[in-house]
Amino acid sequence: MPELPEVETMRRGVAAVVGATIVEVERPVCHLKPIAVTPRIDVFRRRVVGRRIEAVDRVGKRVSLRLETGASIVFEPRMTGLVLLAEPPDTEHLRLRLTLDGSEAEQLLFWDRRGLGSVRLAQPEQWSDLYGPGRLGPDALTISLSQLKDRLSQSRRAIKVALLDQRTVAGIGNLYASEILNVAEIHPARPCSRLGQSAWQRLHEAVCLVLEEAIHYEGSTLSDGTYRNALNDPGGYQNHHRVYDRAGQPCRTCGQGIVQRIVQAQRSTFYCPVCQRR
DNA sequence: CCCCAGTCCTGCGGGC
DNA sequence: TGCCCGCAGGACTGGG
Repeated sequence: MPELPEVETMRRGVAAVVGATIVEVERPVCHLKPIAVTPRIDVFRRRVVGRRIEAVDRVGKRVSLRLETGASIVFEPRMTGLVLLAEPPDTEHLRLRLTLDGSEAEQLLFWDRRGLGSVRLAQPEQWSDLYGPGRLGPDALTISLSQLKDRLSQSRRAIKVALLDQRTVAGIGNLYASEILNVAEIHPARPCSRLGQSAWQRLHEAVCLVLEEAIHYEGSTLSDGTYRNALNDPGGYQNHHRVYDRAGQPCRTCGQGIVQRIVQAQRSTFYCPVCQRR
């Protein structure tokens, strides 16, 4: 579930470790199937122990720690992963611990209930293949209207499905795609090629507005309670969702329509039939 | 190019 | 009450 707003909130919380040195890397005892760590943990450890953290960045839906060597530790939370400085929600799903020296935080943890997430030490020469333009489009927070339109307007895919493609624009996932299209008043099944100029403008504005609003509220913690910021506090944006997970309830944009749930590309889409016309 | 189904994985909630 | 099944969906892959 962590999408751009949640990962950006994690990044901000974890930024306190800039300047710290990694003194130990360990996989805590965990009886679940281990998550993917690349390269092998002993190689990983040898390459990062003793190194200083120069920067904490967000790369789409990933958090990256740039080391003094130029390599980066990239945390990919996928559905249920968390990057934490505080105590984790529980210890049985704790997947990786970096012990630190020289920062207020003594450790940085990767916790993941479902274990679909991963941790990778990426070398500079691998960066482009892993996170370059072939894999990730412009970041959703800073993409321009013309970039957004140029990348999508020829496509006959449904706009909701296209927004989920990280090669088109990076950072939008299933939850925020529904929210963005509701604010933009665009039907999620509308083919990209059938959007007019004003729709592109509304879409671009809605991308920025919804994501910034969600960052302001520190992301969405859904009913399963999984998502937490770096200090293990829940987000607040779930209380402001206009349509997501609100099927049968009134649309918060127009107050008239009843939110509908449909399935697109095997994923739930929520929309308002009154303000999002086909 | 695009689409779809399957894969990974765990926990939760609905139905019987 | 307890068990099974379906579902949640991010990234990726293989087949059409």
